[in-house]
Amino acid sequence: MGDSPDLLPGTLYMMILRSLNPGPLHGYAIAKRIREWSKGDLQIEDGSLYPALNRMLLKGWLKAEWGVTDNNRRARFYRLTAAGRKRLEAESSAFNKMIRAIQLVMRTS
Amino acid sequence: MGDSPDLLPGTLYMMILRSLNPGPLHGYAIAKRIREWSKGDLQIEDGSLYPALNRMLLKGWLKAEWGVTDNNRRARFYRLTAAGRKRLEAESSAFNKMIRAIQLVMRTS
DNA sequence: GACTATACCTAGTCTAGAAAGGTATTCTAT
DNA sequence: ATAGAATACCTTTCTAGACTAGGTATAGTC
Repeated sequence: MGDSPDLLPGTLYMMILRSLNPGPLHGYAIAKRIREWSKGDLQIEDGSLYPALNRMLLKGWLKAEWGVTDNNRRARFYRLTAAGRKRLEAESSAFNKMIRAIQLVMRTS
Repeated sequence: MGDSPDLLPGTLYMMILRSLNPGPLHGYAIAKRIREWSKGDLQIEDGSLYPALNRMLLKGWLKAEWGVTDNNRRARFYRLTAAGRKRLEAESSAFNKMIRAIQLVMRTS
């Protein structure tokens, strides 16, 4: 606790966008999906998630509407806008490029 | 400019530690080495570098001493401490693990 | 009726990267 | 000689964003 964060800062938007690519989800389900896809290695704190979702709404990457889950619970469903889909492409390619550059640094003798 | 940062936040310490692994360097040379190793893709701003170096000194990962470069210039040379070397190991393995988890998320259908 | 899991939210803290300013020196080219 | 580029360092201020720690509410189960 206190040393390294759970997440690599700057990758949360990208993963949220990715998780919504197949279709709308509510917030709680986004965190769950990312946790599952990462086999439990990535745990999104909800104190990180909801503020991030709100920033993403403001940026126009997502739209939200209230609805009801399979479990008959009230929940807010988020879906990608066209801008969000575009952003996902941009973020993932920038991320891949960045990772390759970092790995060059880390592996160069 | 505004949109994506030059660096993936949280990776600067790791790359500085890595750049010092072969032996001591001064600050300016650290930035240059990282830029070269990444083939120009990673540019460390000196407004990021020097504060980071000072934080790393406080954490005990580095020691510094003033000296003179090949060019006959006064410069501050940094070298890894034992704690710094240990930290480099820890950061890189955590980073690799994190990247693998993120890639799982980004590639899962 | 208690408990767990689900579902949402906010206020406050902290880290660290970036922008924008600054100083000084060495060497080269005109 | 002097102008400029490259080298080398530094600090202050801003900002984004992730985390902590609190909170509310409901559905279903034991």
